[in-house]
Amino acid sequence: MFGATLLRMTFDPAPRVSVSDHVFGRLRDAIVSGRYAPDETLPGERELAGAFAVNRHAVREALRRLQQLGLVRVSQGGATRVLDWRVHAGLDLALSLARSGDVLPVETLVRDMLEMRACVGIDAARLCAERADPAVVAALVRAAEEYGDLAPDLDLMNKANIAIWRLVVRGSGNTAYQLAFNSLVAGTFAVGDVPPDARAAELLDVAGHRCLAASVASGQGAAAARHARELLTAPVTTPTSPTSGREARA
Amino acid sequence: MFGATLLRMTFDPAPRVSVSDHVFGRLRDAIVSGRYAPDETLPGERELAGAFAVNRHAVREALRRLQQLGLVRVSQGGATRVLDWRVHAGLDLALSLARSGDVLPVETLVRDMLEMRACVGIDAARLCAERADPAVVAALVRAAEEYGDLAPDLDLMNKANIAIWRLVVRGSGNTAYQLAFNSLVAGTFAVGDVPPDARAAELLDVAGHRCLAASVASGQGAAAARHARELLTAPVTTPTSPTSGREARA
DNA sequence: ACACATCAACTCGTCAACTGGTTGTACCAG
DNA sequence: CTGGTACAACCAGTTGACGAGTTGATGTGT
Repeated sequence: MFGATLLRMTFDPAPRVSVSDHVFGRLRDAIVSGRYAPDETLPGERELAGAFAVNRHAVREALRRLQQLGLVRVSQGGATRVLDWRVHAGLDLALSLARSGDVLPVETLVRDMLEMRACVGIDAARLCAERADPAVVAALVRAAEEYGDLAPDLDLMNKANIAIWRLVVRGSGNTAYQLAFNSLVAGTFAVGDVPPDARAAELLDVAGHRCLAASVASGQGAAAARHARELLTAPVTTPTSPTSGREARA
Repeated sequence: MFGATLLRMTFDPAPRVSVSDHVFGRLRDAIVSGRYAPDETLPGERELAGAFAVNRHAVREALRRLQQLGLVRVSQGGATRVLDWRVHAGLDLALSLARSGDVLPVETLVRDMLEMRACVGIDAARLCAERADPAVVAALVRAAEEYGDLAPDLDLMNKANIAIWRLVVRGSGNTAYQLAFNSLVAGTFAVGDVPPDARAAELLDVAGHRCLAASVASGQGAAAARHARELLTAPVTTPTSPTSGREARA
């Protein structure tokens, strides 16, 4: 353990970013930050390659990724146009945004992702309780029971918490929820440590997770949704302004 | 209208798929369908290039996109390993899945996306009503008023409907909701026409959309959420099997 | 003066062959 | 069994070239 701490504190994991990753990140930030307005034409591949001092193929790989992300639209013969990411980009952009922030206020992004986590988690808990797969439910109950054993270590609890919610989302049988959950988890991981205090309160609520699992196991969707709401809305309502309604808990 | 129908029925939208797109789609389907199990090693780039009879760069571009989608993890020197897309893939995969279905039951995927649309839309309506930007609210009210003018044409109404909800999501001020909404819209568009009847009932409910806009304009989050729920939950509860619990509505 | 076909100069799309850095494995001396 | 080396396989990146498509200007006929 001493060695691990020493290593983690002393040495970086090596800044090994590939060339195309570099180009991709720069262009993404430039587009999202608005330095390239929507409908504007990006420089040609050769020009970009010259500007970044890299090969054209590296630029092409970066452009392909930007295209898949919904940030640009390349067309053979024509110029590559910048798209409005607020309209064409998918949820995966959030991860990419969080990973190298600065371009968007990180606090707001984290709040948004926590809000979405609550929204999806609550409904997933309800669905999981209703159309439950026995195996998943059993795994969920077991995970919830073993959850308290990690009591003091917030890092471990966070991992276990993600595992629990992953089971819930899987149990919901909704692929879209599952994929969105992955995006959110990756995003919050990329952004580093989110609001520590509020999340800590949520993570340490071992009883709440047990109640959630029990509700799911007994097939009571409404109760599962209620418990999920109590767990998930705390981090989003506590640190932010008191605008969001507290009516649901009354 | 005759010409449009003729064109749509007669000619394909041009099978202009680039080589890298082809490789990408094939590999994606192979991975998602399970022909490549998680943790399995994909063939090398040269081997794949040989198998597809294309250049290695085309394979590289495809692999880059797969990596960004969270389907594989390539590492220099080592082999490219297949990841479990249920764990590592983001919501954008849903679009990619819907675009070339067959690999996953389309009905289920559509149901899932409609469910998620309802879940996100309801909360977005609530947030939009609470933290409203006057300009967006004004645009929303205007859009809702002009919505009924397109009464008979379901295609136009669908477009206008998307515009309305886009305003709602934008008004919510939640970037994650916005991005997820984009993913869902693109996915439902890609899958072609989703359950026509249920969606038609929703689309033709002009009064419901006006009520939603009015609730948002008056800043009543709960009412906006209720109207959004009435609009969005109809398509998901009506056409599916009666397995989903009806307790919540009782 | 206007409409239209033609063409040249871009752009992206694809390909071939090459060099270099990284990983994993097999092998061998101690 | 340990530690080091040698080698093969792989990914990463580069160079150079050609084909395919788009765009805008040019020239021509009406």
